[in-house]
Amino acid sequence: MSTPVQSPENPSGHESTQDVATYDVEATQAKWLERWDALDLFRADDAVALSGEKPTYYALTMFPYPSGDLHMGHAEVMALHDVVARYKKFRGFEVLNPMGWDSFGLPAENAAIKRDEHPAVYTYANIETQYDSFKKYGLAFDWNRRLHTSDPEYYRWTQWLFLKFREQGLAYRKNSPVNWCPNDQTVLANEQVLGDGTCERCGAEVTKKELTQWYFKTTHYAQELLDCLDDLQDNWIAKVANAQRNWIGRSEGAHVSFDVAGHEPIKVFTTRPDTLPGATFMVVAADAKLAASLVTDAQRPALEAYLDEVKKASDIDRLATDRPKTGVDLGVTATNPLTGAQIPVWASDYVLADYGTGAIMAVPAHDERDREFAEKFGLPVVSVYDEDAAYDKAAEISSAIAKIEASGHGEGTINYRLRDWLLSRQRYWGAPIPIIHCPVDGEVAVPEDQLPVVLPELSGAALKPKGTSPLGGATEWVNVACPTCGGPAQRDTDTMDTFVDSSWYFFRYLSPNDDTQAFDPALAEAWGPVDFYLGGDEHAVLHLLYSRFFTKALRDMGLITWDEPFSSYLSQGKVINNGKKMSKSLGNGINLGEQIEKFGVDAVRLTLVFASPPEDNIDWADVSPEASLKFIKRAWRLAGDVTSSPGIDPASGDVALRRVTHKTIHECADLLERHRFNVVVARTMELVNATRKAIDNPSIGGADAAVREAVEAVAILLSLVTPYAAEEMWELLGHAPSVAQAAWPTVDEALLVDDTVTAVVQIQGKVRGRLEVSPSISEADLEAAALADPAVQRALEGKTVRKVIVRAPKLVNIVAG
RNA sequence: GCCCCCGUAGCCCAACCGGCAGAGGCAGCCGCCUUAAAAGCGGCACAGUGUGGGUUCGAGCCCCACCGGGGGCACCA
Repeated sequence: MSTPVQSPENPSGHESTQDVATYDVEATQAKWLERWDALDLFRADDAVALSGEKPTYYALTMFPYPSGDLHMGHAEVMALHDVVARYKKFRGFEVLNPMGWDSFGLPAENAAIKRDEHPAVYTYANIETQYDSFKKYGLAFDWNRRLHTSDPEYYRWTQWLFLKFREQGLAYRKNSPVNWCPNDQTVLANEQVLGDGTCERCGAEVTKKELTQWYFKTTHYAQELLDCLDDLQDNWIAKVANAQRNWIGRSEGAHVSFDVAGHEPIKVFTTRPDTLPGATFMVVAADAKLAASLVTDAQRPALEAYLDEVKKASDIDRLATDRPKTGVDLGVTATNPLTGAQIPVWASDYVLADYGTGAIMAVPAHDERDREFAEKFGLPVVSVYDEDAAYDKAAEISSAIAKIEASGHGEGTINYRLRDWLLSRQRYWGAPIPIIHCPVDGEVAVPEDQLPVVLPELSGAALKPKGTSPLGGATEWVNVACPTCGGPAQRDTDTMDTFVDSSWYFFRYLSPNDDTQAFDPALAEAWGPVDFYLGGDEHAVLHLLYSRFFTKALRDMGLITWDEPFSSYLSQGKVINNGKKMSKSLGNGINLGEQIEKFGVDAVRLTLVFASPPEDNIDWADVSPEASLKFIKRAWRLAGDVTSSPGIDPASGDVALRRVTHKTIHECADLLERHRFNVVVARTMELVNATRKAIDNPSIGGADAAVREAVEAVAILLSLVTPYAAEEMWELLGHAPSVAQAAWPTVDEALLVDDTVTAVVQIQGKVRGRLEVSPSISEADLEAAALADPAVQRALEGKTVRKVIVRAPKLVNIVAG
C-alpha cells in the first residue's frame, strides 16, 4: 500500500524527495478497481442524450472475438481508445462508450468438436475471462450495455434485420459459382478470400463450387458507398478509404452489342469504346453459360476438353498474370458493329465469368492481354491510333460512346468490381437464417413473433464439418409446419456469416435490452452516428464496408436519418516483436498478462500510447515498459511534494511554470483532437520535468500555487493513459472521489503568450542575428530593429538591401546583394 | 501494371499556415547523491531530413522524377 509522505488534508511541509515511500502498483490497482466499481463513472445517460442538455459523443472500438484472453493487440487498441473516451468526457460530452463480444464464429465451434462440448461453453468462459481482464485494464466502458452476438436476445434482431432486408429486396437467394473453403467446409464471401486465393480465416486454398446461397445486395449501394468516401476521407485514415475505393472498383466505359447470326447478340463491357474499330475477335469466359450456348457442334468437344483442363488449374495458378494464354475457337463469328467485319469468337479463362458481362471485345493492338492471345492464335491485329503520338483519350472515348449509342449497339455505362455479399454459411455457431422452405409456398419467412429461431442444441462430433450445415442433422428442429399453408416444410439449415452480427452491433448498444425492437430510433438520433471508431486494418474492407451497407439499408427503411455509421475512423498499428509478427512458431510472443504483472496496467498502457502515432506498428523491442513505470513514479512523486491546499488561487504562483502548464493543456487539447496521443504523453513528460524543477527550486518549492496547478494538470492528462496512478495523484492532491470526474482545466489565453520572443534575422535565408522582442511588435518596428542590429549591419556592409520580408514577431529575412 | 501511405540522430519518434531542424523517450557516456549499490537528481554527445531537380526571399513541409519500405486492387476488359 502506498504511503504518501504527508496526508493531503494535513500538509506537512516535507520538501525532501528522499525517504519517499515507493509507489505500490499492485495495491493501487486493487484499491481503485474496487472504488471504480462502486462509482459507475462511465454510465451513458440516455435521458441526457435525448434532452440535448449536453452534446453527445459516441466512442466505439471494435469488440473482440472471445478466443482466449486479451492479448497485446487488444491492449493497444483499448489503451488508445480509452484516451479518446476519457478526453471527451472531460470536455463536457455525454459519452457513450460501450463494449461487448462478437461471440459467434468458428474457433468456438472447432474447440467444441475437439473437446466434445457445446460451443457456448468455450465462448462464454472466454468472455468472462476477457471481461475480468478488461476491468483490470481500467477502461472507461459503460458495462451496463454489454452485449454478446451469440445471445438469442441479440440474434433475434439479426434475424429480424435479415427478414426486413429481404422485404426490401436486399436479401435474396441465387445459384452461382461460389468460393468454398475446403478446410472450414463452408462458402465464403469475396471479401473473405485474400488476394492470393486463400481463406482469410484459415489460409486454405479456396476453390469454386456451384451452390444456391443467400446474398445481401451490397451492389445496390455501390455508387453511394463510393461517393460517401469523399465526405469521410478527411476523418478516415487514408489507406482504409483507398482500400474501399479499390474494392468497389468503379470503371467507366460502355456496353457494346455484337450481333451473331442465329444467336442473341454478345454484349461486352469495355473501358475503351474508342478502340472498337480495332476489335478483331471476341473472347467469352470459358466457364460461362454463354460459351456453351455459342459453341458450334463441331467445336463443342474442343470446348469441353478445354473446360476440363481449366478446372484442373487451381485458383492460385489462375491468378498468375504471367501465365501463357490458352483458349478455344467457338466456331462462330460476330459482327463488329462499327466496321461490319466478321470476327471470330473464342473462349478463354483469362476472361472472368462474373465480371462485366463475362465477354470482351478483344483489341490486340491496344490491350496487352489481347495482344498475347492474338499472337498465340494468329489472330489479326488492327491499330486504331498511334500509341506514341498525342491522343486525347477522354475525348475519343466520349465521342465513341455517342457513336455507339446513335447506332443502337450499346450505351455508356459504369461497371463495379464489388459483388453482392454471400452471407450463408454451412456451419453451426451463427444465427440461423429465419426462412422455411415449403414445397407448396417456396421460401417463407419465419413470422416475426416466432423469432428468434433458436439454434438446436448440438455439440461435439455433431458439429463436424461435412460440407452441409450441421443444422441439417437436427431433424426435429429442421422439420416444421409451413407458416403459410401449415403443411410439412423444412427450416433453412445455413447460418449467417458472423460479419452480419457485427454489421449492426453499434446500433444494438443504443438499447441493448430492448425486447421490442432491434434498437430505439430516437436513441439512434440522439447518439448516432459513431463519432470515433477505432479498429484494425484487417477490417478495412470487410466489417467497415458491411456496416456501411447496413446503415444505408436501415436509412432507406426509415429507421435512421444519417448515411454513414462512422464519422471518423482510425486503425491502429500492430504490436510486433523484433521486426516480426508475434507468433507461436517464432516463439516471440509477448504475453500481456506477464507484462501487466511485471510493470502494472498503467505502465503497459503508457508504453503502448507513447510508442508511436496510433496507426504505426509498435515493435516491443523498441519500447520500454520499465521506463514507463519510472516515469509514472516520477509523476506520482510530484503529488506528494505539493504542500498547498486544494482550491488555492494559482494566480499567485510562479508565472514561468504557469505558462508551461497552460501551454501544455492548450496544445494537448489540439493533439488529442488530432489523435497524436504519443505527443500528448511527450508534452505531459515535459510538464512533469518543468514541475520537478520548480519544486526543487528553493525560490519556488512545493508550496507554490503554480506547482499545485501544474500537478493537477498532470493528473488530469495522465488519467487519459494511466488511470490508476492519476487517481492516486488526485487523491494525494486532496480531491475525491475520482479524477475522471475532474473538469478539464481552463486555459488562460494570457499565459500562452510570452513576454518576449526570439525573432530571427536572416540574410539570404541564413540566420545572422537574434532579437528579443515583444510578441506584439509591429512589422515596421521589427524591420527597423533588425536593420539596426550591429551584427546584421556588419553582414550587410557593402551590400544593397533589395527586399525585406518580415513575419512578426518571429522572423526577418533580408535579401541583399 | 494501377492506386494510397511513409522515408528526420544508433533506435522509437516531434517539428503549427513553407520561417532558427529537435520536443519527449530508449540505448550510450559523464557527474551528483550513497560506505556501496539500487532508486533519484543533473549534464553531454549524436542527424541537416532517402536521392536528383524545380518553385520560393526562405523547403523536412509544395511540385516533378527516381530509390527504398508498407498497404490495397489486379488477366477486372
